[in-house]
Amino acid sequence: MYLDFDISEFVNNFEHSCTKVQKKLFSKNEIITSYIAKRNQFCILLSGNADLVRYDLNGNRTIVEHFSKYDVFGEVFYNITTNNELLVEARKKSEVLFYSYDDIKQKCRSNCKFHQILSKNLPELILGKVMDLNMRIELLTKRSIRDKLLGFFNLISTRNLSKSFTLPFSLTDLADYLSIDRSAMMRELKLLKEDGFIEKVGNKIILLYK
Amino acid sequence: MYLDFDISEFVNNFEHSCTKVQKKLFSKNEIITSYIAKRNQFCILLSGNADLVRYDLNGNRTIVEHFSKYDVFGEVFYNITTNNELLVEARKKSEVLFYSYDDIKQKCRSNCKFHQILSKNLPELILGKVMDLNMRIELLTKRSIRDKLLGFFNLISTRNLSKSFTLPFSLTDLADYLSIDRSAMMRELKLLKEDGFIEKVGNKIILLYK
DNA sequence: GTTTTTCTGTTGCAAAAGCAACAAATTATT
DNA sequence: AATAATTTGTTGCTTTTGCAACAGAAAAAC
Repeated sequence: MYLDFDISEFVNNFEHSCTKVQKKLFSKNEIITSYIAKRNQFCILLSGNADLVRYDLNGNRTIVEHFSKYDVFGEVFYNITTNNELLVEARKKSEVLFYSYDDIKQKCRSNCKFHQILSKNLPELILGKVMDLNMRIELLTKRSIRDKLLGFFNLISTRNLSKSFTLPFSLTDLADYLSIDRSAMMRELKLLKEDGFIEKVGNKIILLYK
Repeated sequence: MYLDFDISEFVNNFEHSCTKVQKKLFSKNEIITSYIAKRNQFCILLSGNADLVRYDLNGNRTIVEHFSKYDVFGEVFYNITTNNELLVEARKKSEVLFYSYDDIKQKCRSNCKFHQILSKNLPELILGKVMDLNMRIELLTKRSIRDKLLGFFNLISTRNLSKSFTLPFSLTDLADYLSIDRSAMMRELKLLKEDGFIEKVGNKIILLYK
């Protein structure tokens, strides 16, 4: 299933139609927001890339989610019980639209076009997120580093309609995204090459199977 | 944040107001549904318990999600690209409401009360699901069996407002839910006892920290 | 264009997790 | 109530993963 709602068109036409909506620009490595309980912030990434990141007590960094153009994020999606801080960090220069989920629910007191349309298409938008998260869970529940890597490669390959692709982020980040040790991952990548599953030149991968 | 929509009240008052909605009863271990691309089924569990389960090629079983009363599930939430079959299995005698997501979007051609109300509250409902999934990802990204167990115990403990609780499913299922080997998990539970983190009598756990 | 920082690639060793197999306990089934 | 099936609990051994440390390559900053 794909989404009917064309978020790019929506944003271009209506981002200025409500004064409550804020647009901000972030440079690389800037913190876009940190998740705070009960604030109900709802964000759309307009350009660039960003990661939702968690640091645990052992110094491990986990990329909880990776956002590209028109992905939505914010604390509305989180039941923040955890003690760990959740940060959204810009990976490169990024533009972000900020607004409050409560305004969408109430269709904004001024009843502006922006919140009206968003409100109408909210289910589709959130449903898209659910599907992303389910995909992520599918990856994380794989039992070995090899299966996680192959699962991730399949995903990218399907999305790009090609068996050959450049990784959407660095290998260091990939390890943090799959929640595994980087050096163990590098070792497994080498084995995948030796076993003839993939070719790899730097961050470019070619799938050799099926 | 909590959800405004009281799904139990809704179901009790309106489940009969649309002929397109089907209610079915399942006995323990019966397969409630299997996820099939493009069918857009949307289900509510009215009573009992059920698991969304995936079996991989190595014979590993993964409990992708665990459903209790009033949880929603169905293939609407899935972008089914994977070759692995996804099954929803009843854990005990369970009642399930079936309908199509398309009927909710179109508010059902007969414009019945059921689909009207559901349509209105859909964002809240799906948002609840997003939060569940994010919680699940938080667990799965923990790096060790110990952290996964403690994370899970915290969750149950917070939900039940008590440091002492009975596990919501068997230890065998818990391992499949955390995506870890059962015997390795049992070993870690023993160590958690020895290290004074928990007390454990059968499937009852008491948290001893904080 | 040089320096600094980050990222990639590699390895030996240690620790954690998985596998297999089995007995005892518990729960279902007849 | 007896039997069958499943779950719990345990352990020795193997494999996988993580950790630490470092050199070279690449990218970013100055």
